[in-house]
Amino acid sequence: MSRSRSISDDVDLTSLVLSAVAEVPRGMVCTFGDIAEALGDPRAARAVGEVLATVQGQGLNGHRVVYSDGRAPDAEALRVEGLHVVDGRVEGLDEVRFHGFEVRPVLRDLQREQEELRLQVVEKDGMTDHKKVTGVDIAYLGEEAVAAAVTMEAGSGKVLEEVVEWGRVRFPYVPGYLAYRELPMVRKAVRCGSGHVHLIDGHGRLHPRCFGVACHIGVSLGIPTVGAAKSMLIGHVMEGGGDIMVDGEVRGRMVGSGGKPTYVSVGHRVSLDTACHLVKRLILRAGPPEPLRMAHILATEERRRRSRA
DNA sequence: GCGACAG
DNA sequence: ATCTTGTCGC
Repeated sequence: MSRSRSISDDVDLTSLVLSAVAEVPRGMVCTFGDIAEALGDPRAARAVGEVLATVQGQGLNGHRVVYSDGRAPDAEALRVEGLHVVDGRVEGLDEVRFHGFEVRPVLRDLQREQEELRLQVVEKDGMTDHKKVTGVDIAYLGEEAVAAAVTMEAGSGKVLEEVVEWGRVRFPYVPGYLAYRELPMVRKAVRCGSGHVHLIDGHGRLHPRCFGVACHIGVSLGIPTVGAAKSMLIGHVMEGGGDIMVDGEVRGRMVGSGGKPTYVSVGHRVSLDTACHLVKRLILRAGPPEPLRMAHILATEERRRRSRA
């Protein structure tokens, strides 16, 4: 059972955001998008804001990061540094905008890694133990996270094993890079040597680079995985059978009628048909398939217990 | 300006 | 994902 690791497994994006922000000199500013771009992907702009919002006021240069229209979260702090701020907006933004970031564009590297690893995805059914199914989910409490893995007997629905693992997460949620946030925690909770299917709370091949978190977990841990997400990231659902198309190609399928559909896509070593049959069979009540529902409850309950301790 | 953005 | 009160519905 391969448990391959790569250098990108434990990227501390939170620290990289802060070091990028620290590069902005006194008297200058940049936008949330500028930081994101410096880190390699403008789609991380919201994550930059999230990081700054949670660590504000620790001697950083967070006040030097503004919105793209010049609005400043902390206008007074910028005025002190000699900037012209009118109505909460930085005047002549482009003249005082910092461009010389030297931080590593780590998201570009991760993107390249996804493009390489996607070649290892196996989209066909293989030698799989269909007697068991595991659902994996994670709950968060600030930088702390708890991963839960619930293994059920496929036929009876009997719970065979429950695993809970705590850890620290230093990679904010960025659309398209969920695996880099969750993989370190999943590694802790998923036991090795299991050849049965693992249901993952997120997409597999239904991803901009065809390598969502379900694929990443499957390839990294060498286990069969299925992506089972609650909402879409990319693609369009076809009127008829619920096939989800991207670039004229079937990349996933909407399963479970009603208001709470599950968007299924191949993770690793399972065909889309088999994945959909499995998920359909495991949806007992409306909503997520049973193992995922139970993993979610377990993780959420575990978090609640810690937050009250 | 509007829509989109897994968890 | 998390923040959060009462409330509408089967």
